[in-house]
Amino acid sequence: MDIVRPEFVPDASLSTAEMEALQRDIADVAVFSDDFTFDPDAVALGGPAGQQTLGEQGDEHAAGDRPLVAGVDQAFVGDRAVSAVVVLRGREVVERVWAVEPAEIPYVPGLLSFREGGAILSAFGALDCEPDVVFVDGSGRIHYREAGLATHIGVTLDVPAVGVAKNLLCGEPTESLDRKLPEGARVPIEADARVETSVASGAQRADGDAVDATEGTVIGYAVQSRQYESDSQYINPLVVSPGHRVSAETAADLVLATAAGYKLPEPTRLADSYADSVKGEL
DNA sequence: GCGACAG
DNA sequence: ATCTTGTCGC
Repeated sequence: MDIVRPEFVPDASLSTAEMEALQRDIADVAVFSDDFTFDPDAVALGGPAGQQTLGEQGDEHAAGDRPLVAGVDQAFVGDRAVSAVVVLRGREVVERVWAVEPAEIPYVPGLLSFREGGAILSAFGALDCEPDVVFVDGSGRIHYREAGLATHIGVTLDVPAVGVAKNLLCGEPTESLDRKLPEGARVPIEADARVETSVASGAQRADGDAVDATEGTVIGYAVQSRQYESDSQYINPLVVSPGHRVSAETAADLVLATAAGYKLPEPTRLADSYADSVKGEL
């Protein structure tokens, strides 16, 4: 698939200030509400893997109109990033591609896309199909400048994108996450003082300066995609946020719809293992 | 100086 | 993310 906004392609040679400025520009054009044509209810995986019969891939939907969901994840080999993309239609793998690019800068919280973005865009460049939505490992709107990895990738490719992270970068859950939440549960994550709201979506003062995040805005959800039966142990929730052209609610819906008995949604889980196997062959 | 922060 | 054995509990 093609890059739609080349001016946003991450450039690791920029200064920190320039990277942050680029992220603010990205946040200004990012869309954190539903803006897509596929049917989100048609994303749900069908029954148990391998138990589908022809003409019965999921309920009520012909194979042709089922949305394509892509997952992307990275593995590292020394200072090189391997990015792998896996595209699913229901449970069926439609396409897989990978790419390797040098990781030019170290990991810096808040600037992840400048480390991993190049490899991710190279991988998507090798992809023949056009996914309806992509799951990116990391944050989207849950970010200091509302422009996490999922937002950066989504806006640059202009594709609906969802951020799926294992840990919270910033923002405040409306209730404690240190307790056992039931499978399927979701807890809102609200913007706190660490989140700058973009001028486009936030308030502005009389002097024209952007005002800090409308604190309390729901910028994502902690999503319990899987949970143990027993009460002695529990699984931590995922942290899901809009990347681009998807609302926080729909982002959470999509992740739950593609969970298949594991903590990570299938597209992400398969991309993760694919990246690992590619890494092993290098 | 201290705290805190995806992958 | 990555380095890594065993180990506790499904």
